[in-house]
Amino acid sequence: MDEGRNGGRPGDRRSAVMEDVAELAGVSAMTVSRVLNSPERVRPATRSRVLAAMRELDYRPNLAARVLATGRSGVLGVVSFDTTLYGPASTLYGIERAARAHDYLISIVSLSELNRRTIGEGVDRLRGQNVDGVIIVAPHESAAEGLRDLPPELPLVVVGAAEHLPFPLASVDQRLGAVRAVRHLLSLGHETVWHLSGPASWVDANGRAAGWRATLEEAGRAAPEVLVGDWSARSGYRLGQRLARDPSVTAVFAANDAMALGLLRALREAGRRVPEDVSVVGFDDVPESPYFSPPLTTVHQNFGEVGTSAFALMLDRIGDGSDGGSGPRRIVEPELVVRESTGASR
Amino acid sequence: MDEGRNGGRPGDRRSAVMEDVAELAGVSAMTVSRVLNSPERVRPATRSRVLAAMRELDYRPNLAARVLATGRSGVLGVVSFDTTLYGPASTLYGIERAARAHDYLISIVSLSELNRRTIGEGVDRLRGQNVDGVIIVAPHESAAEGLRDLPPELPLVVVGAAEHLPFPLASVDQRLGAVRAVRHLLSLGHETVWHLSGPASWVDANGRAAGWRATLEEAGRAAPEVLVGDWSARSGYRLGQRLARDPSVTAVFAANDAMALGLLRALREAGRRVPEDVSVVGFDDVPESPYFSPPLTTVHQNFGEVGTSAFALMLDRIGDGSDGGSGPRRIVEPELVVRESTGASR
DNA sequence: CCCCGGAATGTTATCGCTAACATTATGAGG
DNA sequence: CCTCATAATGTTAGCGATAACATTCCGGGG
Repeated sequence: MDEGRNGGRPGDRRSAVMEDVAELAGVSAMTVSRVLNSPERVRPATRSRVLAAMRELDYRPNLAARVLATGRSGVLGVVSFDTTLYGPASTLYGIERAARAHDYLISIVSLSELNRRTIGEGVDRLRGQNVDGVIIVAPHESAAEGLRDLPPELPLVVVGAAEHLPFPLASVDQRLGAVRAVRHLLSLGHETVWHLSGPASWVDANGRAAGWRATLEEAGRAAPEVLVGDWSARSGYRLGQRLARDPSVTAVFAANDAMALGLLRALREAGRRVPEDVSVVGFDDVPESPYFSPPLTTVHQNFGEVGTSAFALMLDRIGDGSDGGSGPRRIVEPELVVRESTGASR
Repeated sequence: MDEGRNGGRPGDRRSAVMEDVAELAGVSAMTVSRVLNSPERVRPATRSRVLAAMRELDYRPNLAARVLATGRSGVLGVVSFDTTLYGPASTLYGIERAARAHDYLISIVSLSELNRRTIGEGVDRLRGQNVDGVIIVAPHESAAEGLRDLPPELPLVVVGAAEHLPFPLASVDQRLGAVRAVRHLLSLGHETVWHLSGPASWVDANGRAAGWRATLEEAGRAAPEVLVGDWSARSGYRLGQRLARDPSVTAVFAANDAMALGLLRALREAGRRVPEDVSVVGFDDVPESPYFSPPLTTVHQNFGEVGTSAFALMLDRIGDGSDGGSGPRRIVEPELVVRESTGASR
């Protein structure tokens, strides 16, 4: 049955175009086009002749031509910060899956630096490729500037950033995650909780820090000085060495799992046991966190769902042609996952 | 100076096209086209008038039209397996950066399952978008089948798979990495080395297992039964529990860092110290591995370089229009990174 | 048996760009 | 100052699809 991917007469180099199919089926090109775009408008008998011809010639519509004629490409652009990181990579994956289910393709631009210029350039490159819309995975505070001067007619969805700007937004409620983490630690009897934060330039870092601070204040506890890291295990380790020297530290909320890992390492080296001497909570719930030593209590973020939500927002935005109004939001709730790195205060 | 992204008269909805630029600059559309494609063929004075007009109108060429006219899109397709994993994500990142440097864009399809059908579909979707070539990041053995019946005229580059097929190939020498890992363990005085492998359906898993086995044989040691995991820390933990019960086990080579992490956890729980009782080597050198407990000796893979190489191969392939011959190869050497999880045998 | 209205199909123009060929400008040499 | 090769620019004709309008087909009512 399968004639291989190059059906038709053996000699034909150029791949088949609509006209070829039309000729073989004995109809006009327009009818072929209709079979593709509104099949119900062509008589079943004709339709099947056309379909057969398509199969025979292994016809595939030329997208460039369709784009030129219709103005829409079926491609969505994604501008993302460092797709090597667990969060962005997972979000991207979620977007890709959702997109595929709706027959969209994803073109990506990964940025290793986020600012007004790089975001603008990334979007420009994608616009040049006629993407139908752009999803920006831009967890930096500075991303907001880059978003302001983007052309307003371009459908845009933002993931995890620029909460105060009027764009459709999908993200995880960072603040809530932090609140849950800190409440958990307080409920175990800890007097206060230290915080190992991410860089202040990151939206997520600030959300988590804000949740941490608010929860402590609400409970009437003093908030210790924040230690600022850069998300890496290395920075968690460095800062952890400082914490390990201070015997008053009994509970630490690290802004992500990698820093928590570094922290665990530093505590261990200093002879401080977890959770007996110090309790540690992370954030992200990377797949490895149950196997840290000890298994890490952390806040689970469903990145896949964020990706799906972002795509759904984009679909709305493209579909109804509205400008997205004042920015619909889809906020995903994070969950605390309790493992063995947290325990009662001495 | 900056008039914002919507220069020109305020009322003009539709974005500027070549004709508009031509008119403003007082030349023909063709000259504008030439300024874009072969600037040296237009007189400097004219050129700068045209460039000024472009800037003034915020002109950006319509790619679809260019594709339709030239047949090349400046977009490269990447079909990749689960881009959430560290390896594929890093490779993708490397490809993207190399591509951007050469003004190519990347369209991706991530597969959660690799077989003849899914690969074929992924490639078809990309072909439908007129990609100039496809890079397949397909670390499965089964990927080979999927590659066989791809259209021969489509420029194709394979990353880390199908070594026996005649496609341009970029990858890391898995076997060599394993050899270095095992030699290191043997040199520490261990009688033999156990192996925690990845699934047999993965090319990398087999390469590493083969290197492990060959090195043992070369040294005249008996190769213990292989324990097969699935790359996850979870599986490393499960299998590690079995190894931990066997007191004859003093050295283990895990096929990746995640499994090594699970293994470390299992050993610790069983009261076996690392490296005093058991030495462990991983593979990948994920950024967190220096902060495992203890810091992991592992094999570093330069995924970024693999991505760059893959792109370079693609450029050759597209550039000279050849069929890639019998498949040029770019093999990256992995490096052993010695940390604290390995020590002398008792 | 003719006419008519809607369904099915065909024609034409166009999307924005570039290849290929046609034309005009330029300036060195006679 | 004219000639002519060469550089600089312009014109025409698609690339492959779809939108919009034009035509043909068909069966039922008069």
